[in-house]
Amino acid sequence: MHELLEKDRVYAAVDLLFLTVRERRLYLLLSRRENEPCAGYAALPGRMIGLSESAEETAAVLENEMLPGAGAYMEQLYTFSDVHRDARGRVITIAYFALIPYQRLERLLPSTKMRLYEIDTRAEEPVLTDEEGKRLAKSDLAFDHARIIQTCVNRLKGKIGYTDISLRLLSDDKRFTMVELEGIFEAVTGQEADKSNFRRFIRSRFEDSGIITALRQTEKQTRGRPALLYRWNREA
Amino acid sequence: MHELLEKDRVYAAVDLLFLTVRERRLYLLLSRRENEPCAGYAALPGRMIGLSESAEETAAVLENEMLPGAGAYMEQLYTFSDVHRDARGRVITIAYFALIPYQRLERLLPSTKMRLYEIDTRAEEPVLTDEEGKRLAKSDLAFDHARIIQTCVNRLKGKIGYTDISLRLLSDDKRFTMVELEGIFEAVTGQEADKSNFRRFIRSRFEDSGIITALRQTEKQTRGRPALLYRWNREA
DNA sequence: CCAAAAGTGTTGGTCGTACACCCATGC
DNA sequence: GCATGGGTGTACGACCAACACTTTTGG
Repeated sequence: MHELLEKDRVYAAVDLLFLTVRERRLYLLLSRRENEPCAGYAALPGRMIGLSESAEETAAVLENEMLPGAGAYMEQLYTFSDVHRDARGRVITIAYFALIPYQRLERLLPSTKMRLYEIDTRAEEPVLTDEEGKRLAKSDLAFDHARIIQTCVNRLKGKIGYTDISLRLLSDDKRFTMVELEGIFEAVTGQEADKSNFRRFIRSRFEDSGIITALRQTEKQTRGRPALLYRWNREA
Repeated sequence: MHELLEKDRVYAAVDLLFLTVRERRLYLLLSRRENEPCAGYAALPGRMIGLSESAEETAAVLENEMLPGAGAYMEQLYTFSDVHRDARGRVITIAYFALIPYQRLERLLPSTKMRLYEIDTRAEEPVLTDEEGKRLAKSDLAFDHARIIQTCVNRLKGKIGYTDISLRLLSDDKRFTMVELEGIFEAVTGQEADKSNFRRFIRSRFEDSGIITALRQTEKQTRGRPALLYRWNREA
């Protein structure tokens, strides 16, 4: 089976970048394409836009299809429209990124065909590595997905400093520690931050405006000193 | 005459926001729609994406159709896909903004049907005014174009501080004065800057990195002290 | 009591803001 | 010579990076 596209018209699709952070590393979900074109290549999940749904709605449908119950935070990334980006025909794609806490994603992983790929964000161009530690070349990616991923990482690097996207990746729904949040920044920006400066930065951005609140509780009895907990007062 | 769209497919179009700055004010080019739907409403120029052109190419074709020789700097803004945004059928639009120096636009104005509308960027929501000083209500705009314009102004406000889009609006191709550039910032941000601080800001952004160079020349014999000229060393 | 992890404090430099001041020209 | 518009200088506070330090736990 193989989707047949008419040759004389333009199609519109949505591609999704499911992103998560685990232990100071950024991960992306890709599946192996089973059909031509690009059979065997790693690819972002995609879906044609239906007649009676907006691109945002298509993205939600696609999320539900690929990772039901993910409840990810989504944002439009960019629209890619190169004439020859899809060998099946003329397909324009509106890419969205979907941020999902790893804690939540973990439970959904067994029931999806997609696999986690680590994104090394330190270099100019992001480097993808599969679960066996094997590097994924750009030519192993279907269509123009390498370019889409690069655009996405750049966007995240740019926006993490002045938006709340970092909070959307926090594991627990309400409580978190500064070290966790720092790990998310580190994963996205690809460089480690100074503890003290990081806390000051977060406080001035989020605590002063009431977005997060310091709690009087500590948790996570591991080895060292227990970490203070913060609460994210999410509105939306 | 009236374009007929099939009911069972999704179309993709490009809408363009031609923007310019004249005397510390931001202006947008709109035309009056002659056909249904939204006949008589003010609208952004738009065009369906052809089979063998990318959205960027469609934008270039549209530019050439509406303002031949404009040579504007273009950038993708956002993609709008609400199901009912166009009464003719299902049309998704990829919006681009096109920045054009007023000096160049002036010569092209007589041969276009589009009209200049001032955008007051001081309020939360931009306020449009036509050449007679009459305010354009949001309901006077076709389709979802009010929303598109608002998105564009917000984007420009955000990007003017850390990109070179301000330079793309400078009148002469090579030389400019600080006062001119300051006027562009004022038009876009909607608030006036301190002269001294503005110069420092521009120097640290553009002069230190070699993007602009201070010349030893002065020009513009008007009334007061003649202004120093700078040169924009554009690469692309 | 030592290592490990979390959290705090200090300091020097840079940057943004507000404001006052000086310069070159036309009339 | 004075109004006009262009350009400069300074001073203060806020903020940022780097680094050293203290606190609280487990073993």
